[in-house]
Amino acid sequence: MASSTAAPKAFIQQQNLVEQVADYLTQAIIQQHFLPGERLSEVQLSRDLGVSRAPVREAARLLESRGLLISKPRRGFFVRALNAVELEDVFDLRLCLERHAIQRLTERYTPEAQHALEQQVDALCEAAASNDVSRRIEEDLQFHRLILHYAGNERLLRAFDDLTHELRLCITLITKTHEAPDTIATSHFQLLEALNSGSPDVCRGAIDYHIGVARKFVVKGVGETGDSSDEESADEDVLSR
Amino acid sequence: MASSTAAPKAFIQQQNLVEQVADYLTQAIIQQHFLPGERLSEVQLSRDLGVSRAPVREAARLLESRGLLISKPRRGFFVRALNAVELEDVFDLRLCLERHAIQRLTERYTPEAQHALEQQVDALCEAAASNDVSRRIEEDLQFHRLILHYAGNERLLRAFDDLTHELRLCITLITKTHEAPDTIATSHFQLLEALNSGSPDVCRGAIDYHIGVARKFVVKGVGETGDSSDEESADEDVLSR
DNA sequence: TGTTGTAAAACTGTCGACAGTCGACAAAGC
DNA sequence: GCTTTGTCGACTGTCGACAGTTTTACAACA
Repeated sequence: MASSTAAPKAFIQQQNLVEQVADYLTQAIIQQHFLPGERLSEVQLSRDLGVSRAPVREAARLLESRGLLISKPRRGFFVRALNAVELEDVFDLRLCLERHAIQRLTERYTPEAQHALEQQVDALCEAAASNDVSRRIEEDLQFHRLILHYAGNERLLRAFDDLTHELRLCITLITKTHEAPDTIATSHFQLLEALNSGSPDVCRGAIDYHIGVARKFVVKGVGETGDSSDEESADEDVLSR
Repeated sequence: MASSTAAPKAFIQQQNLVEQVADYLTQAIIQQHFLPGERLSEVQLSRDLGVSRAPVREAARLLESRGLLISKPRRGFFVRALNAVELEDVFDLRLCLERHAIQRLTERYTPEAQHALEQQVDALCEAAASNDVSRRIEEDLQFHRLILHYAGNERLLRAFDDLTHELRLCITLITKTHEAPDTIATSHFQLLEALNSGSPDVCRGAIDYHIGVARKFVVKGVGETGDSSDEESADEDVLSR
């Protein structure tokens, strides 16, 4: 869907408007058609999408719960702008979840799981070889999602999915920086090997390293692009600095 | 709600129907005025509460994102019914989050945090001595929330808060079972001692034990009351079963 | 008596409209 | 010139209504 910012008119025709609007907004935010901190006008959106304001509002609330939007009473919805601290927090939580997941996975590592993960690494390598950055990101996330999935805790997976939305938000901020395909490959093969070893300690070390690299990569990227929260200060950041 | 984050709360918060409806629904669900699996009629609710359907729908979506309600297209919203497996998952995720939090807390344990936690244990003991079960639960949750809070990761805290909603859902299911006040006290003092020791390993052991006890307690309770998920349908979970 | 088809009822998804509120801008006061 | 106050426009919060769908009630039939 190469909808430019121009006129997405008649974009939406089927039912389930809320979800479609949510998808549209998600894509638009990730692809930076809406910039961080920008305000979304309900009226404008509903006009552009050809729907009424009700589904737009409900979709916006959905995205708010996913951390993509922030609502200010009587002011409307704003695209969330992650600052450096929040970014660190996201990666810290990701580490928390994935550590736990891979720990559980060692206890129930089936051939099926192994096969699925290996296949996913293949898909990831293929995507990395191509130039489709967003596809690479998705395959990468999907690999990690599989780890969470086979960890056998639905709620844990949901927490990861919730986090993933924010992860996309900051990952795509720095799509310019590009990892080498072979780096990506080896990086994930190491995780597979760790799982095959069956050792929880090895797995933990591997995931710590893996996420640590990703974190540095993204944090550095954001530092370069310099989001620098334009918003005035005094948000609800507790006792920071 | 305890202050904790010390937000400069607005003086007048009369408006915002959505939040009020959400609070009402949350309380009603927790107090089992609506039973698990029961369907909520938007029209009926809006009539009862004297508001239109729009804020009711938005509030319901909010609760859906919190895991208290489940929406089925063209069918409406239903009160979530946790089965035994989901309950185990909730406690497993809780363990995951609190382990990580207490680990972080050992690295930044300030006198302020210590003081706050000690005060909260006092409040908890006081609540336990009284007969107000729901207050005891809230003080207990608040103690754990403080651990997450002082762990210094806002996103981690949010994940915990999200989980807490579901936690309340199942905890209040078994309010009949009643822990002895002294048990509660010692159980939490142990956590304080572990934190004072400064040893991550000791803390981890303490939190593992603590949550393990709570888990057994609740799971046993649910087993007794026997929620017995009536629903049994194929969801769209990825390639699981 | 049990089953099936049909029609009414109830409900959700969506829409357009109205009223109160917020921010911007201009005019008035120091 | 800078601050304060009043007005205007735009927007959100909320409402009642309509259309399509699902559920339920009921009657006809085997």
